[in-house]
Amino acid sequence: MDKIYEPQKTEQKIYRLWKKSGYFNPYKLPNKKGEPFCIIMPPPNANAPLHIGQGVFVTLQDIMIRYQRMKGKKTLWLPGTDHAGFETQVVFEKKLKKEGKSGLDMLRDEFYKAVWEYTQKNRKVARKQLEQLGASCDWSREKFTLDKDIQKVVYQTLERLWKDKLLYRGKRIVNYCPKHKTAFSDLEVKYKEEKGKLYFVKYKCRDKNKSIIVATTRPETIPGDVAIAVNPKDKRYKELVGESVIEPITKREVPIISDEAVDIDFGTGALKITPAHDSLDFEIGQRHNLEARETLGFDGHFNELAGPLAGLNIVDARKKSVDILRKNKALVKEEDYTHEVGHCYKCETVIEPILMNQWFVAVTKLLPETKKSLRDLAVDVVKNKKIKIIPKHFEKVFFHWMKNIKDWNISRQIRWGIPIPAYYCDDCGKSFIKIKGKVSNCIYCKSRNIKGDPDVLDTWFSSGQWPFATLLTSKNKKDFKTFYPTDVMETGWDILFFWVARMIMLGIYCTGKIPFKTVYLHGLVRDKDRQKMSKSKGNVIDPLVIAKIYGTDAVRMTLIIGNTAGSDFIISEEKIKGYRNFANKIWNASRFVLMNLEDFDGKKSALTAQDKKLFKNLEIIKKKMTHHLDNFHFSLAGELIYHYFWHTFADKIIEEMKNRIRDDKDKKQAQYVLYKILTDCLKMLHPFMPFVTEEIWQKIPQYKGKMADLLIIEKWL
RNA sequence: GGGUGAUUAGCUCAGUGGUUUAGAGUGCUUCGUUGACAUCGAAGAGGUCGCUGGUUCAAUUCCAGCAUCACCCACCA
Repeated sequence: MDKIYEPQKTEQKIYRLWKKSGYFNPYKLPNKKGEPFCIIMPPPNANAPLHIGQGVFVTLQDIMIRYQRMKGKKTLWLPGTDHAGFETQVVFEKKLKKEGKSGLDMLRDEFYKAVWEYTQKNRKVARKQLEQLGASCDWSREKFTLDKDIQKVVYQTLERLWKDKLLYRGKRIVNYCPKHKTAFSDLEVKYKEEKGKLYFVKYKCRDKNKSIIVATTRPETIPGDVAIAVNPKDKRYKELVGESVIEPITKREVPIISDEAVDIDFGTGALKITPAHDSLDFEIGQRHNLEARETLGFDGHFNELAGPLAGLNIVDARKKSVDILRKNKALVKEEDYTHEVGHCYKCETVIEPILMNQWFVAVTKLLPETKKSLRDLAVDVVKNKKIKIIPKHFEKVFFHWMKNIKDWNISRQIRWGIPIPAYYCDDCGKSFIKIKGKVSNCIYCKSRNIKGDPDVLDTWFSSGQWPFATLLTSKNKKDFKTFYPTDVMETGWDILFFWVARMIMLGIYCTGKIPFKTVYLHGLVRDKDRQKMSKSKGNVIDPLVIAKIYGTDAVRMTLIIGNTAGSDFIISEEKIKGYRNFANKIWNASRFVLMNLEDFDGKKSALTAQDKKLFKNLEIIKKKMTHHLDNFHFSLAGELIYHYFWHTFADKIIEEMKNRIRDDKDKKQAQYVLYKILTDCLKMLHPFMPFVTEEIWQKIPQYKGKMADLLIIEKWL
């Protein structure tokens, strides 16, 4: 054995050894009667290499899988990658731009094909990275969210939602990014504080003596006004309700109405109603049967309905509208005003609430048979503990979000993703979902004047079905029955709503069962300035680069110790060095033991009272380790074994045994003690540091079939 | 506006269902090159566990309030 542990020499070799053994496949494990244990890997996006933060999920899940495998369970860790619709399209467009090209110059099919190839390349990279990190997942079951069979499952769900009337196409106010020219769900909007102005605008009544003053931050939407609303309890305006006023930019007459939703205390207590450009206004408009004047086009420019603002973009239109109001003496005053404005989470462009035809999942609508909504289904299972969220306080966050949830917009005006198998009819204006067979007539009016829907699905709609879609489409027909519901869903807290909540809703809806029993939310790795790692910020650390220098085992320990569920943490190169030293310590302590085991027969010999004490203590450590791992305390478990191995086994026990091993009388005893404690330590360390432990395991003399050929399947303690 | 979390050694963080000297890594100080390891060993310095109250025989830990920071959610135009 070398004097210093060199991970570069062993890691690839060891991974190949594992792969060759077939033990990543649950049905190839020696224990045929083991209980199933399954984790579906959160599929990394197939648009970029993994970063160090993703090393956290790989390590945590691998620890759980390796631990359960050693406990004799039939363990399946199912890997996959996500096509990541919008995200990937953005990344790919950026790449094209660098090459001086643009996706707009490409035909739809051509573009799709190019992105397809791009993602396939990235999938290979991700796979290699996962292997390098030691992920003991079953590659024979690897999946991609765009696999034909997965898409089929997604379409079945869509059809089912359609039949249950939980899916509808409707013209609603949606979050629209004028730059990316697509709508988003509520989650993709990021609110940021922005300084603006609150404009007080006077609307004159027919009868020139009377007027009403309205406060608005968006004077450019005045041509879209169809009413002025006041609260029915507001005494100031009692007389005015029912009157009409002249809107001061395009000079149309609009009524003054009353509606409960208006806040008496804000501004002047009078609200201009622009149903096509604000969600509250849209609601009020619906209640009062008002027209929605769509003055803003999807290109982010105003149209002819906006009168003098026609042709302008939002910023220019705002300036011009203020000018016009000033000229007309309709602008009473301006106030500085800070408020939260929605931005596109990708490009920071201000999100426009705009009226569009989109596909929605009615998450709060009750199903006729159960009288429960998708939301109810999800809330119930968390409430009655069928699904446990770790850390617990995220359950509160979950409930809070679920309470405020609204219909989920699942259509995107992008090109990369799963197409929505829908048609809309030009004659009757209705839409319908149809996944099988040719469609040549409208199902409502029989018109032949129908078009396919050009939109694609929100990527979370397909990944929301991942746990059952992957198992249902597995090559092995038994998989779904055996492994569903899965055991643990391990992911970052940042996608609790995006992903976990949707998996719970869709999982129960589609299969009648929960998709997983435990949700473990890990903390996110941040850089020294506590920023989230992202490619655009340029602060990503490549786990492979760092693993090449210090070894994968060291990187894994760094990512686990000090990382508790739900709270973020910072890593440093110093920390990695510390665990590299630990790997070397394991190596050298083992080297010492092995050097002194040459004439050892593996047999237990009579123990001294002191030895018994050592073993008693070891038993306590083992119990604690098992307890920590069973309770998802990975950091504590890692720290415990680290400390025991280094400061008890290496520093104390080995030092004591050095004397006894030189004394022929005591030699056998000492050998036994060292051998036994070392092998138990290797087992306990293996889920955390699989490479160095397996490498050493391969060098330990085998005593009559008592031990497994590979540590990966050695019995846990 | 609503909510959640954090505040513990110079730094990065654990931990405590309430009870002797509160932990780790890293950093720092002193000593040590006897064949497992200098990616090492031995010894050591370093914390009124954010503030103020309450419950208690006993609180860093439970409760309330406050302060600061971070994050999430939200249709006050």
